[in-house]
Amino acid sequence: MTSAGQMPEVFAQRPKRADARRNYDALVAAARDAFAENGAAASLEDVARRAGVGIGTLYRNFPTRRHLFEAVYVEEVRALSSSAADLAELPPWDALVAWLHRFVAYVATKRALAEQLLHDSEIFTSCRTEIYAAGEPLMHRAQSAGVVRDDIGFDDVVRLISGLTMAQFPAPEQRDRVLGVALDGLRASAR
Amino acid sequence: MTSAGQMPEVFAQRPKRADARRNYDALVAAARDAFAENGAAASLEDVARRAGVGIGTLYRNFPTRRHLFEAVYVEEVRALSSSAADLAELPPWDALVAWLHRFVAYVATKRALAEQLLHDSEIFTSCRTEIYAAGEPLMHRAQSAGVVRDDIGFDDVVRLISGLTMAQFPAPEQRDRVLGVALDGLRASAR
DNA sequence: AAGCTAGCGGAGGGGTGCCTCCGGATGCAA
DNA sequence: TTGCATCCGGAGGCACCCCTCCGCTAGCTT
Repeated sequence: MTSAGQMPEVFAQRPKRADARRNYDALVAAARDAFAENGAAASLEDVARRAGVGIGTLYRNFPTRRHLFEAVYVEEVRALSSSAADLAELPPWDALVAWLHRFVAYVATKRALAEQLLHDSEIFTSCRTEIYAAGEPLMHRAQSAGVVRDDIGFDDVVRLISGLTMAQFPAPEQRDRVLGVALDGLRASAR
Repeated sequence: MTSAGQMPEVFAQRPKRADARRNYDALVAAARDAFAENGAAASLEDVARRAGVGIGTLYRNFPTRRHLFEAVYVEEVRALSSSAADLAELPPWDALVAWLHRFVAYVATKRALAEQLLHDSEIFTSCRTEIYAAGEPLMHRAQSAGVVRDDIGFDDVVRLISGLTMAQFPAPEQRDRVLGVALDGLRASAR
């Protein structure tokens, strides 16, 4: 749903003047890095510094730390959900697995972010909707094809898989192996 | 292994005078609560306040925030690992499952804590050893009995399961259902 | 080209938490 | 009971971060 259209207008809008837009984008990018590096408590002054922008500019665009969170988060979600489109022609099981792999890669960096938004955020809710809209059809297709057990919902899958991303894996191969075990649990043939 | 013996002496030792020991224990308890409530960034002054103790006392016992982390963490680990003993007479699969359930309950509260200790901590390493010593035999027993697939290690299981605990579950039943799916992935019958 | 206005930067006041330091209190041994 | 070594508490200096405010800069329009 909603290709690249509009998100709910709850959060800061991208400004119109060229320089302002440049700064806005630089801030979001800097914030993404800073949060990934130092967690959600990263200093906003540091974010402004990374973006090569005055602290005042940061606060004009994002009056609140949360506004920044949301801007970063929304951008990530959009990238993920729009990536479900090009999986349509794969076989059901493979499509689901491929998307879940992307999902894992996506959530891995967003730990701290999600933690902050979990509570009482409209943005978070609507992003979850967007992700579900992208992934749930893949899951249902796989269930209809009889390759995924149907005593569970997409919600269960999201939690099972997203948990994986929280753990720190020393080597990506191990992450994939563990993901494989989890996926075996999903298969209709299991049990 | 090691009933209630000694941990490596890396961290603060319990003091000897009666009042001092009282304060030490109050501080660890207060820290556990504060960290659970406000995350790992909880104010140390707040911890001291909860413990009914001066800030100076806190710093005398735990020169560093990390020392406090470790003290809390070690206590939790010890409780978990010693709980593996009374599962010995259950059938292999049931014993493993039961212990993993405890494991989930245990890690659930320790998110923020573990995050801090993940990097370069000797304590963390030795705690991991202790947990493995408790859980790995259960796993091997189940593998020998042919009820758990043997193309994976205990390490994989820990990560699969501990990931689950990071996600926030609205209802405990869902957590159990998802845990069930993960466990199905472990079964030798799967695939 | 010129003017208007959106946008910029960063100084600075306020607040909070970290940690040290030392005079006073108190458990414990004799 | 007495004396001393241990331990206590919290004031205070320091560092860092938050956020506002306003004089200046520079896009955009005509």
